[in-house]
Amino acid sequence: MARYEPKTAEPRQQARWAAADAFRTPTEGTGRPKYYVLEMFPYPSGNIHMGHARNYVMGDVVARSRRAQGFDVLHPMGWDAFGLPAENAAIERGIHPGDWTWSNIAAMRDQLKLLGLSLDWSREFATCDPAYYGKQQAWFLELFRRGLVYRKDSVVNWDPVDNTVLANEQVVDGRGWRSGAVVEKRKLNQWFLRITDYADELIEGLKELEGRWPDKVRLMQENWIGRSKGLQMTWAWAGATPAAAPDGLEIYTTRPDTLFGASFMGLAPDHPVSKALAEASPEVAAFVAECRKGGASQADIEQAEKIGFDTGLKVRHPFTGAEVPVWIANFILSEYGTGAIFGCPAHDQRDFEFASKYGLPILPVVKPEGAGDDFAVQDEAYTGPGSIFRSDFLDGLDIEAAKAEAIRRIEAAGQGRGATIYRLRDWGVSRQRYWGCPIPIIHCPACGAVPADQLPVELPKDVTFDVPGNPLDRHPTWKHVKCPSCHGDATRETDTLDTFVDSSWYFARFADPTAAEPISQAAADKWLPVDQYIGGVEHAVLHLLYARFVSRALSDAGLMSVKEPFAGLFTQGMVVHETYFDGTDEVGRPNWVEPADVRIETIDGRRVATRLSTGAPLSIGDVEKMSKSKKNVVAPQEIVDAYGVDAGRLFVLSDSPPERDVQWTTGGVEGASRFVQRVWAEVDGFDPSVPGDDQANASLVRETHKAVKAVSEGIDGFRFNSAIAKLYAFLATIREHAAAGGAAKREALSALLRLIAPFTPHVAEEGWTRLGEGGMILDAPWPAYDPALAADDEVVLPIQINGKRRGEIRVARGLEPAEVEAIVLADPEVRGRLEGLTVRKVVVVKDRIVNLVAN
RNA sequence: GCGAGCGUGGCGAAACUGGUAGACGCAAGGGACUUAAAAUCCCUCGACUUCGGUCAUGCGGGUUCGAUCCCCGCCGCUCGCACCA
Repeated sequence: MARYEPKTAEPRQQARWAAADAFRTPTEGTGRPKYYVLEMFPYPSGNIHMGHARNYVMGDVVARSRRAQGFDVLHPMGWDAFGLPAENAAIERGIHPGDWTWSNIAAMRDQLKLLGLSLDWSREFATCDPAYYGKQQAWFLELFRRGLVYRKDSVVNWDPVDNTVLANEQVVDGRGWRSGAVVEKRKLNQWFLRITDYADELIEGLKELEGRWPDKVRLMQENWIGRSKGLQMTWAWAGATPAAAPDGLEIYTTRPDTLFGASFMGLAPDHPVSKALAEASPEVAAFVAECRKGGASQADIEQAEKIGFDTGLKVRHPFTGAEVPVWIANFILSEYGTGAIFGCPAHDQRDFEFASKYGLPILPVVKPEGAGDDFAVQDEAYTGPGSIFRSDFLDGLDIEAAKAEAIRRIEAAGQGRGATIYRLRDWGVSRQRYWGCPIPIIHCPACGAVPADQLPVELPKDVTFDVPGNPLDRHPTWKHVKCPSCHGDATRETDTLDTFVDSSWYFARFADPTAAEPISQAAADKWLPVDQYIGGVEHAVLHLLYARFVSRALSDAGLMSVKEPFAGLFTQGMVVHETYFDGTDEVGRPNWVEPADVRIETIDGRRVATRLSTGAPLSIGDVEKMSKSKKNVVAPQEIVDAYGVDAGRLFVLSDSPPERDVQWTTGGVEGASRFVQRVWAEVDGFDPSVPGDDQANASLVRETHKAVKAVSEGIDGFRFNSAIAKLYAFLATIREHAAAGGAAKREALSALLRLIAPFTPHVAEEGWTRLGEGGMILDAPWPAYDPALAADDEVVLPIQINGKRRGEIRVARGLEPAEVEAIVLADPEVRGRLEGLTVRKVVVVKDRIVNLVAN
């Protein structure tokens, strides 16, 4: 009997699939239902790591099992190819970002192909290809015409050394991540997409996704959008009226029920009134400057003490007519609401701290149930439920009723209105970068911002990175064009689009990557939405929210017709690995050692690591996400060489539930490899001429149906680890049925191969051929099971006495509780156990358990 | 601080709706085969035990005939948001 050789078998099967063009998406008139499975496409960094591999293998399991179940499957792959690393490579190594990117794509494509994924490579594209980004420019302009794209000044993180804008993630402790320069806040004219127009829809749409998206992701999006309902109102000035707010002071609150508890007004330091006061008064200016100090990092904000400055201004309370002082306070955000609040210290913790510090009145107006009219807040604000008191016409109402009544009164008086506001800001898409999609706008001194008339607006290739800043901006000719409208001299926009724009619609382009229009209506109608989307939870908000927004915006623009692009979402866990290090360097950083150079032994029950190359003893570090810096990376190629890709595919899914991280271990992948070998050995050793024993055959048939049921349910429910455990157990069962043979055994092996095919497609194909089945297992239908055969005729019921297991009894499945009770009570062993006791109650759960309560 | 999730053997984990806790894998120990090793196969593997059992799913309570699962209160870890009025 020959050992299974993945090294020869895997390339052989991959060549067969390629020769048959087996993964090309079926197109016209097959009459089968469609299924679109997509994994978040990769950034072409140059290498596929096991984390990528796990992600794509999950998708492949879904794609292959759906295909077998009779779906037409779309399973494409592409490249999220614009972005900063390419420019950094250009700066560091003098390579053009495009050359760097395309060579990485070529390398990664080769690595991906090792994995034996059922991908339709004919649909592959990269976002840095003008054929793709030109279409993106087309829909961008359509949104521009529809008013969903606009320009405004906005404050950005500016790196004065690299002369560029940095994303928030690129600012570390207030310094640029590359230059180390202290980041400045600078106002720049930037392009924005009006995502806030869709805030409500984006929240409402989340409801439809219940059950098919993780609750966690839906909640994160909801919190990110941050809708709150409240009252926006204007307080009239009492006395002096500042020129910056002649009509009064506009504030926003979600607690209009506590208006009678107002004891001060708070302005953000950036509020127009604060700014005007600062210009007039050095004292105010000094205070505002103080507020801005240290405000950069989040830890600072958390620690910052509340400080305030009494402006001397006063406003008049809308209900009581009392004068309320106006303060500038550091804890008020200028970007949220109107940048001004009314302070109710009794019922807001921040206001409470502020009022306590500055001796402002603390006036309780909500009392908890049971409290009297002398209710007072002591150490902290009271934010719980209760009824309103000391509030005139609101007295006795609960909080919600009081909110409604207060809003009604303010609206009736023409002093404000109920308002819904959002935490979500419009999406700033301008990047002062070369390696991105050019924003297809031409600036004309006469006509303003005009859509480019020739698409695609291509990136010029002749650029240099020897000086900091945006190469597009200093290119000698590229930006100088004629205005498409008046034909006068004009200049191109030199900003490029945020790469999140590129990934916000690629799934729709896959429906027909060659379409003349950005999205082929016919193809998109057929394939969208994506039935199963799979990717890391790190994209829970940004990418997944942007894609939902763009789908809506493009639908409203008539460019596609699916508003909710991802019907199902699965967020998978990472591949992590133990770390090893050989002492530390002079500043105490570990000297990391690659796993390939490490041998692990168990000595006296302890795991001991030794460095293979030097024989030096090593320290074992934490289990962490695979990363180059910690050197705990395992390349797919190593696994393919050592165990074959099937073993690797199986292991990354077998050891943990897919949503959780999986720890890569050599022992684990060896176990998976052993399973692959056993599968082959069992199939290879099958002799169809041996009929087998009737009883064993009948039992094996039942076991086969049980296994088909369990594995099918495991795959459909995304419980791949459990499905694989059942497969291991099923193989063991087949081996235990050594007396079985003939059709029963053939059926068992056939089912086994078809069930493992999504996970380990190569050995499945090899086995399929060895079994003598015709064609490819790829085209074989998913095994069906008979529910009657998937359950045993008899069940073993545990017998509990007072909740403790005291025996068991074998009865026919489906036997009625009354009959079970009679059998149990007549059982001699049970009677012995019950000696001297009186049975008070008998609980029988059909086919499950018997519990006797006795004393 | 707010929100969410998770705590089960030496380790990764099962137990899908309250019904035999620990499937499956790894590690470990023992054995068979072998001149030997590798590979393979078989057995053992939560703790304690007077071998009848008893105790065990982070800790303390509760509901229930019965709780890993439901409820209340703690402790710990992970993730997200973070002065959002």
